[in-house]
Amino acid sequence: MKLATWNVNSLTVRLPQVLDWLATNPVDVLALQELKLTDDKFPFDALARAGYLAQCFGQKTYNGVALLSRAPALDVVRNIPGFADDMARVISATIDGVRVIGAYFPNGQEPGSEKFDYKLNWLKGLRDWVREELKAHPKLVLMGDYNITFDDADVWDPAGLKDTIHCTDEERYELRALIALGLHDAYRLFKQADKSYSWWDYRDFGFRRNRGLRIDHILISDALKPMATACVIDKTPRKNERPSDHAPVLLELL
DNA sequence: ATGCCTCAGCTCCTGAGA
Repeated sequence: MKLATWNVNSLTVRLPQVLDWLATNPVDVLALQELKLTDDKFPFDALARAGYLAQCFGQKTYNGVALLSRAPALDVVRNIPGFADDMARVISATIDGVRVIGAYFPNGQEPGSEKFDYKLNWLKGLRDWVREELKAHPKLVLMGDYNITFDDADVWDPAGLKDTIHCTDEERYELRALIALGLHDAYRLFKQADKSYSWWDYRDFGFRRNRGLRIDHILISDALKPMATACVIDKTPRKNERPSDHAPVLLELL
């Protein structure tokens, strides 16, 4: 079974690239973030022609997430039960016996800001919910755009970006607290090249200079850990004309 | 350097992203 996550930064703009990518990488599940479109504009037909069913949770202008799958998605849930939120950030479903959660974590903008407080509250809400989900679904994947780096290895300039957004102790504490529920950073289960990132700023030739962050993650539960055989970041789409600023992350399970 | 790109929208500037 192959799963992937990709923040596409507008599905309207990126749909051709998503279809190309799926043709080359026929994963079983693809979680998308930052659709930036409403459900009525979601390209169900084009994806169906490519062999994918889709569950979407759209929103105008910002946010919006979806789960694409070859097999039917069961027990679909939108956002975090028990956490009131007017933004479309989370969609989950059971696919091929695996509970899959696709999420677009809040950006947080700047430490100390209102948006930062919202991010920390959101993270707490997610954690309280995922704790219960894990009890009900031992085989669980939580993947998406986390907007948090684990540590310096995920940051192109750790000294210069110390304590800035995505790199603060508060955010990293919440990420470790998620891990402590019984999850694993699938990417670090395998040998990876140094300076591996999943996002590069559009500005200042960020990608060309590999000035990036690893903020897109796939966390897998204890029960799935022994089944993981590979986890990679695919930088290929970042080389496209008009790319998303994020690259897809792929997980292979036995 | 409160900028640099990119995207959406009550679109020719602004807010947000990260």
